[in-house]
Amino acid sequence: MDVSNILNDLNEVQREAVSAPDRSLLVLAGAGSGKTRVLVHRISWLTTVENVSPYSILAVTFTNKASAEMRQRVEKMQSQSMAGIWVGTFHGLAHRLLRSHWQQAGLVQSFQILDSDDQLRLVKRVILALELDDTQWQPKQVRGFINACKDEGDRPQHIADNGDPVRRQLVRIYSAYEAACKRAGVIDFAEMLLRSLELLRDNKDLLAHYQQRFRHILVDEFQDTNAIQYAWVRLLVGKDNNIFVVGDDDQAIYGWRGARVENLQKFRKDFPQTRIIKLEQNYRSTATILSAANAVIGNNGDRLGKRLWTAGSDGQPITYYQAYNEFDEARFIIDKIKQWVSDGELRADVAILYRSNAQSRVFEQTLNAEQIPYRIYGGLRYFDRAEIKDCIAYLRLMNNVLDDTAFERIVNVPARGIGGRTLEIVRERAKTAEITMWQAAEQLIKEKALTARAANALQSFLDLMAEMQAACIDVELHEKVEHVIHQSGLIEHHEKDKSEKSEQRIENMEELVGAAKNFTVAEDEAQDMDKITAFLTYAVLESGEGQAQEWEDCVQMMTLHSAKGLEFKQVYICGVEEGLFPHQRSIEDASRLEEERRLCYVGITRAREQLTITNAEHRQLYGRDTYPRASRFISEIPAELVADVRLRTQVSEPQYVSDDLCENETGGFQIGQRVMHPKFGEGMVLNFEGSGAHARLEVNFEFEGTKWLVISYANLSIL
DNA sequence: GCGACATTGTTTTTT
DNA sequence: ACAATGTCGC
Repeated sequence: MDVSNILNDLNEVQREAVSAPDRSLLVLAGAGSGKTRVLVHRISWLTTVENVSPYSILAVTFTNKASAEMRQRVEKMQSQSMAGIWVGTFHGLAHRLLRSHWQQAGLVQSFQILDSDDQLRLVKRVILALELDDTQWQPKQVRGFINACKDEGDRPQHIADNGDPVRRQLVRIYSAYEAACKRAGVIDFAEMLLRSLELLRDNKDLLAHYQQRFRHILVDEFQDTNAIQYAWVRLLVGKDNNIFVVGDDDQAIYGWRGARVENLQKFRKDFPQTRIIKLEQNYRSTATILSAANAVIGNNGDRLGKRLWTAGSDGQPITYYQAYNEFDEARFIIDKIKQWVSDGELRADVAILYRSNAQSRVFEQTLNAEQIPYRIYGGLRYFDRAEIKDCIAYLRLMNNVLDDTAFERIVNVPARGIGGRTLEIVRERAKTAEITMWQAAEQLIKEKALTARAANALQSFLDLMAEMQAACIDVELHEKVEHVIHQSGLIEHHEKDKSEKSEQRIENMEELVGAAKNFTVAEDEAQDMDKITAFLTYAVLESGEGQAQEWEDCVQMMTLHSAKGLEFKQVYICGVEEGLFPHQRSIEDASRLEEERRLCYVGITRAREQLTITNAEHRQLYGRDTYPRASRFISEIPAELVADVRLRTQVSEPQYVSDDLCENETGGFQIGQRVMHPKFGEGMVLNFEGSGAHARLEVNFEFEGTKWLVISYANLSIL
């Protein structure tokens, strides 16, 4: 057996991980330490050296992108066929189990998946159907509650309200939502995971079957697993199987959506014989960048403990620039990028990272003005576009007329005279008779319980759906789509309004025909689904790339979160200010603050050659002026690693600063100055008004917001 | 049923 | 500030 190509290009520690005989292995893989490589080589090792059949391997990731990459790299490395191996996302795999065993899972065969937008609409309808006020019971919050329950594995009947009326009501809505999902034959994302966990847990024979099959389970990004995903893995591993998990507690940045870093610790406890291997050698960044990353993350407590190192050189110091405001910040960064490009480097090697999406605007404007091509990650994805979702809703309703979410979405799109009043009556009937909208519509028409006009409009909609169903029997998938976009009137609907947007929308819809034409069902899934179901699932589960523009050498812009897993020669982290990064909403809470710090660590470790950090002294946020302080993260980077660039570019701070006025009339207070108030604490002078005894100052206090104070009364001291 | 105004929220994102 | 909803009047 030629083992050399599996172990050759690995370092000592990686080799140890790849070839470990242990049943339970935890690989703590620091940023840029070759974690995917270890996973891929491990799979190769299992199949070629240990003669494990690919059929008994299960490899789980979080994103479709990661699983596609893993599959690709495994196949590339492998001489033998990898047929039979399960590589996929938690949701993808859970979905597969549910399709195969829909009956045991208590589902209908044609069940469909609600994305979070569909889910929100449904939650809202349920709230209204219970005759609750949707301003008091905000759909988004209720959805959050439901998802949080499901992420913890709690069904409505399990939740104790402890006499709390709010909680009781929430559980009631949760319960009604579940009933609505059941009637419509749909499940949401969290339900997929929970339902598949329950499926395995409650069907011993099924569990035994899969436990026997998946002798080797590998999990990527383990720090991102939630309670259900952890339980799912644990259940499948059982007593006898082999488990290999890779994760990095320092890169756990998704706590806010249910991920539990503690699962790494829990794993150690639940599998006491676990061997822990730390990958600490970094192949990505310069020593300077790694020192900064280590220093910053060192401020977090409760780490499993890792220290990145490199055999490479120090490289350039970290650049730090404190800008006057966000425009100056953008100007500075873009000047540097221009320099970089004129040195013959690629724009695609440059990334601008920010904490929140709103920050991209100034950069976009400046880049546009400079005619520098850029690409923003994380925009609206193809299958998330409204016009595409409309088409999909038609397809879904044709597939299953009971699908209320689909029904509600398109019953009057394009407008066909079915107004709010009519729908209200239909909803009312659906609610009281505990049936779906479709069934309610049929009943009401039959009973002549509607005005002639409403009944006609509704009937013609039902007829239209029936016609479309008839036209689509035994027809290729792409022809179905073709039928839908034309027969439904969606194309005409958009043709009527002659804006550029609607042209784009029509193009998008026509693209859907192409997407359907190219769509193929994976071999091993074909037995569980017909093609249309597979396509509809694909549309929800893999909604495509955001902003997939034609490839060009572009500057990359994205949030720090979406930068995870990527790397760039040149990285700019901007807006590194208290209140923005760390975000205001995370500042108060120690554990959320630590998550922000990990996010900072993630950002720093994206850089291969050079890292630049900027902040602004003045920034407009939500239409208000703010004067944030530099982020604590900046001071956590050792000063000797940083070159502080204080040369300002031309933009100067607002014209209203006329120094002489400030000096003379404000008793020594200057705009921009930090002051201390005995009651309100620290703040910054924003503005002034009047003179003498009546002179007033506007001060932005850290915790109290902006206030106008009369100087002669307010006991302000200059800091 | 559609267009004009008001109201509202505004971290991060995948599935 | 601003975009994205929701409400109201025709």
